[in-house]
Amino acid sequence: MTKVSGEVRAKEEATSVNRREQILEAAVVVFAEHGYFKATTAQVAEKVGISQPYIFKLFKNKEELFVAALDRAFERTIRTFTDVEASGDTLLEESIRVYEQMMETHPSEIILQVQALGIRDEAIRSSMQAGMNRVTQLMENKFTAAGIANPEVEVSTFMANGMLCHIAMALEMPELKPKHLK
Amino acid sequence: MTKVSGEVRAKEEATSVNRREQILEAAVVVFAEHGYFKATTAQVAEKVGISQPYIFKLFKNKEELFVAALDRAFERTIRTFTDVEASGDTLLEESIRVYEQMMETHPSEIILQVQALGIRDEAIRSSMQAGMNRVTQLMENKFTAAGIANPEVEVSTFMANGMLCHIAMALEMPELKPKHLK
DNA sequence: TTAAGTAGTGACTGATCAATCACTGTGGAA
DNA sequence: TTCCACAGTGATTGATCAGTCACTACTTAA
Repeated sequence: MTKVSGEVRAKEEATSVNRREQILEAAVVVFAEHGYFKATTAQVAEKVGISQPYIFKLFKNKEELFVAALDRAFERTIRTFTDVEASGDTLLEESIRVYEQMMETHPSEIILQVQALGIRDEAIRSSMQAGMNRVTQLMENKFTAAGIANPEVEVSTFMANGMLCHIAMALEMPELKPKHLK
Repeated sequence: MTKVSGEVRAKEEATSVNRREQILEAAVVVFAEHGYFKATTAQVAEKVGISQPYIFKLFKNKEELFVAALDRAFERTIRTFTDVEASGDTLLEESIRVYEQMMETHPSEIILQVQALGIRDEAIRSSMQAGMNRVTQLMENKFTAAGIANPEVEVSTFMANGMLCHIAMALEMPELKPKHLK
């Protein structure tokens, strides 16, 4: 009856911590695909292979589930940029490289961030603000440490192009992607 | 009973064309404030001072209403930039100026565009794609006509900063606004 | 005066879903 | 052997809303 269409991966010990992780992984994908309001907790549950009510044993409500998924996306973003080791004259291009890599390996998490831009919900907006702040701060620290001139301006431009890139992806408009100078 | 809180303006002749306009004006604000899915057609109706069912006499459904509101936002954007007359060395700053002006005078239309970025709905996405394309094309034409070097790159940067600015507004993060070089 | 178009409404419904509740099954520890 | 914590589910519901329907009231033109 139920399609069991896109269920996920192999057996791990069924602790609630694992379940939480599995649910989050599924939630990122489902939310990215359908959007926060159209996505249902039943779709997430089906993807994990559990019942819909069980989600509410591990997350207070749908909003909290989304926020957790969004935080996850930002955590990866932060980790990705943190891991870049490069000197002043390669830091920017290296950062762009790992970012583009992340777009390919984890597109749903990018989409999720774009979704969150438009959602008028206090908890979600707070999480989004925190995420954007963390990324900006991190890059400013890295740019500064690498001795790049005008780090504020450079980071701002980096963020602007990054967001345009996100948008190009969400809208499926590759022609919108930033035209890297040179 | 009903609050009649934010009803709108004075009597015009009650033709359906006027009503359409009034509904769109209200819709832009209501959608911007609550988001596409949380906003209700009843809220839009209340703001106009008509009954909820009447909206469906003038718009096929909620989606069509949103698309019409979004198109309206893009029309103003296009008009705003079209009206800029400036030479090669002032075109960019002048464009930024009118854009910032529009952010102050019509914030809801900016917010609406940000909302639309994340909505997974074919009609809305198409409208969004068309809008972004029109703006990009227009600016490329203007930059080229003004004899600006590397118009593609310049427009891309302009769009990137513009979108970051939109985002800063939607997230209420003024500190995120582009740091204009110089 | 009537007929027809236009502007508009009150009352309702069908569908959807987040969230709750009351429950089952199971593996260990005491 | 019992008891209890943990993992999990089926059934249901309460609220919300887009959209429909059957209707009223006004105006104009023949």
